[in-house]
Amino acid sequence: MGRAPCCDKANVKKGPWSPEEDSKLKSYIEQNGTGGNWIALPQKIGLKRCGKSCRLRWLNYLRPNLKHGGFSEEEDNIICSLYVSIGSRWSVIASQLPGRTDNDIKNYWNTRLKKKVLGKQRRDNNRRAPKRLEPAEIPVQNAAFSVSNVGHVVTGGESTPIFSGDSIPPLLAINEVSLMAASAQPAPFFETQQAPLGSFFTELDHMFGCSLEKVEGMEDPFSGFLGVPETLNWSSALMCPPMAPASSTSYQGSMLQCVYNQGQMHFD
DNA sequence: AAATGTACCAACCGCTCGTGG
DNA sequence: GCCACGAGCGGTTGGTACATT
Repeated sequence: MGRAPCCDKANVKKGPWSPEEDSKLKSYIEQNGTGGNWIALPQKIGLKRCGKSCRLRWLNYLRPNLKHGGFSEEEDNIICSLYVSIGSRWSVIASQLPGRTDNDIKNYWNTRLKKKVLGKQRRDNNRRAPKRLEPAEIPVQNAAFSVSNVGHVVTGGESTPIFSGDSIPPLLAINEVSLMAASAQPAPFFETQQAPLGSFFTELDHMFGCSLEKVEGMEDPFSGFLGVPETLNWSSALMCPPMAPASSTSYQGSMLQCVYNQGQMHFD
């Protein structure tokens, strides 16, 4: 059976929009609004387009106050900061950047920022990080803290809010998380894959083959990275060892060397 | 100058979520 | 509570421009 298509695919035009189509759509919406029904809109104005396509065209190209052109350094920083804390929630990120669309940001991230951020990893393929373990494989007894429900970091039994979905600060959670002192409290970290910080740790997983937390007062290995202010201090504590080395093993990440030694991960 | 590779971006696809009947 | 439908979202694709060999 499957899902019913949103429009008659055989009778709708695909591909690039012509100036005439743009003009029809723009003038209609400017005068009448969408009427809350994109699906019916193309027929109303005599366009042989899928309603979804009309919506996308309007949101990403025709609506007023859109920015076109390159991203500023400030925008880079905001995107990177939000990405590491909330992941690929492009619509949320777009809401923090007036004039930019989720599609803009997604494209920009996929084609430029991701490489900028992860590119250094490629320089050192000789000493790749160990394979990332599936949650079920990861021994949790050494976990130092857990990220529990959305918007909170739990350290030892205390829950500290990072942010809620509708009040995301522009440069955010990284600072907050740094305040979360390591706790010796065992915690099942990977219960928390859906937490806002999940993709941040996922990125780190890919880079280092381990998960990290920050502790104040230590040298900042991420200085200048991701637009993180240089005053931030990151560290090293091990969350979930990617494997269980007998005594000491070193991992080469994209920007720094990690040394695992007797249950603790340290950066050189 | 031609061939090939890379970067960029518009648009599409299919899924999930919210809402109204 | 269930179902159908539209809106919204994130992932992916394909075309084009530009860079490199």
